[in-house]
Amino acid sequence: MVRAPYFDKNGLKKGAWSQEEDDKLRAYVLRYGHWNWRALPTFAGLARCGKSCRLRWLNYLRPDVKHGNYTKKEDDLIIKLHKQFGNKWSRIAAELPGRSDNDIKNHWHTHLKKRTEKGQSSSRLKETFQYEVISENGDLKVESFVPNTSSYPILENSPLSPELSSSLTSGSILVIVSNTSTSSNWIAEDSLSSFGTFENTSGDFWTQPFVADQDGCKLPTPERELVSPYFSYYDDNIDLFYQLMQELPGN
DNA sequence: AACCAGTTCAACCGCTGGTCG
DNA sequence: CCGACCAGCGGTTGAACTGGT
Repeated sequence: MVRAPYFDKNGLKKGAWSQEEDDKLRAYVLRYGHWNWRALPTFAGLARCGKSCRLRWLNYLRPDVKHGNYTKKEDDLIIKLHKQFGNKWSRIAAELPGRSDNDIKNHWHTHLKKRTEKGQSSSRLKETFQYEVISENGDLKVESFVPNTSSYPILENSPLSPELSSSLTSGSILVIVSNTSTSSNWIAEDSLSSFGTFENTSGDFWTQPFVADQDGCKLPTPERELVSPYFSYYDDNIDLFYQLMQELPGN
């Protein structure tokens, strides 16, 4: 996913870094530090410009740098800081140890920006919900629903569980779930599309906790308890859908 | 299987501000 | 004060990857 290596007219190498180059740069900086980025490549035996070396070190080779697997807490913090500072990525990165400004910038544009642009759809559900069901013969039916437990969170892009999908009346489509207290309907689009695509999603989604990542990064119990209930975990959300289905007409 | 469009992210580029002679 | 040099920052690019048809 990177540019192919090539040499520019000055004989400087550009594009993707090789393992050998990484090793040279890492070894040099760890041993001597980056006293002068411009001069560093010459001393480190690299055919790169200092700028490129600096970027590679800061974004990739630094010992404490983390990649991917952003936690919910980090996402929320980035969103909050972006509201506060705008596109000041280095300022935002300063609040997230181990994250480079470039990484945060990419993460913002590929994940978080869309999330915030979807409106404040992460706002909590109130106590009453409304949904529309289109039956096989095309009839539209509007129903209300009051969950046993108030304020369940639903995350964006949460595919519905197999249990929920299968418990729908054959041929019927759940179109909208709206918050009748605030007149906002906010599950609509994502949930609808999720209905159609659920079969294609991996079963891992339902068995893997949201906080789990490849590094086995799981929040310890005390920290989990501090997380806002409105940014809860998928397994919590499933309960709401189970309950929704229990209370749908015909069940 | 092949193609296409959308997504992701490492790396590049140009600009800005700080420092020094 | 001014110009040169440098590090750092943020926007953009482009190739690999992914998912849909």
